[in-house]
Amino acid sequence: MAVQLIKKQDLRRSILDTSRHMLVSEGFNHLSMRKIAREAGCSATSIYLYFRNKDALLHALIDEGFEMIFSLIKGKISEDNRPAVNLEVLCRTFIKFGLDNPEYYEIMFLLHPKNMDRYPAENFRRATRPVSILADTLLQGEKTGYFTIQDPVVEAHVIWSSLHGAITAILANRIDVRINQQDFIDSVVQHVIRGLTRGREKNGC
Amino acid sequence: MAVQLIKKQDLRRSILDTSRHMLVSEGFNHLSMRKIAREAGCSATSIYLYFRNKDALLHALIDEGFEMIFSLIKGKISEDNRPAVNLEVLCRTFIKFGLDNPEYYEIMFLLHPKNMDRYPAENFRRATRPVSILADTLLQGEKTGYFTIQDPVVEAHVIWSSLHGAITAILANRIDVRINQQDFIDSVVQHVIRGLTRGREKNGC
DNA sequence: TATAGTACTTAACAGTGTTAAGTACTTCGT
DNA sequence: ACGAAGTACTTAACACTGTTAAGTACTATA
Repeated sequence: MAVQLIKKQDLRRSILDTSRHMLVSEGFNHLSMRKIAREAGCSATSIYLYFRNKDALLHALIDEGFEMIFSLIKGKISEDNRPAVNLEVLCRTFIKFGLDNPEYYEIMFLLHPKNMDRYPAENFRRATRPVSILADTLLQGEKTGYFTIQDPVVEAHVIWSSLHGAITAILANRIDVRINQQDFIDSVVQHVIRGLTRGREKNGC
Repeated sequence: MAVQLIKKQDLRRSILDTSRHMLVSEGFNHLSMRKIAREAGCSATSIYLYFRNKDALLHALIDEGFEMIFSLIKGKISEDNRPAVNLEVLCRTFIKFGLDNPEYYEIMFLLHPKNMDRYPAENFRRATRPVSILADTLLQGEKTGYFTIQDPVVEAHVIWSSLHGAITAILANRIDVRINQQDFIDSVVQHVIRGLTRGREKNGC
């Protein structure tokens, strides 16, 4: 009985591992239940024993992605840093995550939610942790006088969406070929920071 | 013969009209060749007489979208306006277009190009006109001393991608429910403009 | 009137997600 | 020890998808 349960979870894990591997190596739109099954060594319908449907399997992968980005961020920001430093680290970490993990980024942020099952509420809360950390950072910067902010939550979403736009533009190859990618990224980050520190940097006043 | 040619183009137009209508009313991912054919009154394979494949048909619709947004922009900006006015108009027009035409926006900016046939070079040039106009506006603002810009082309892409991020965030319902949509949009636009006018507005210097 | 070309259709292929039904096998209660 | 129940899986099937090959009327031309 105990052995059975372990074996059961073995197939589940195998399906998840295969899916993750295939997602990264072949891309989201080559991810099919039958292909996963073939690779995982079971029939396509067996997947449904462990995941309600394809979306549920995808949600599990999306979860992994959010766990990745959360631990990346957590490992890089620090209460000891000045808010402006944490802000820049947040921006660059997010961008780097997107560019390093385009397939994860796609399922996490590019899949049209309208076409998918609703992302479970509990997972959703986890998914929004990074933007909460960003809002906290902004609030702290505002309190300590580094930033000029009206509403940290709104501002955090503005910044987050701006970074998202930059990442997708790069991933989709929509940046003019004349533009150096690093220059573009630096410009985006600079733009974000400028928007918060207006009139606060040394300008001879 | 002349009559035939007209009739021929009639079916092509009917397919295109049906596709556009179905795209807007049912969404991109409910757009199938068989459904279009059924609605247009022909067989699915007849579509292939006028469009190389589904992507080519989609490209035609995407083209329409870029024509729409281009004429929207052209109708709203003016050489007589101050660059800052044109900039804000550009931003708000683009955002409004995205929110008013989510299905067009999806096929124009959200479809992963990797999964599609290459967008024809000539069309691509037309598609990039809005961002060129934006770059021109920035350059003009820089020349006349309104903006502080390093590279107008880079800056235009930064702004464009930032707006894109904002639009997709709204369309994908990724904006926190506590945030008022108009507040968010205003914040985004303000953020864009701030990034260009740093140290130039009246600040008591 | 036969030929060539136009404008279309039907049938089929290979793939998709998903469900219903069936099959071994294992464990449990009597 | 034996039938019942439950587990872990599979096969077959449905209703779709984009796309191609082959076939069918019809029409204009030589």
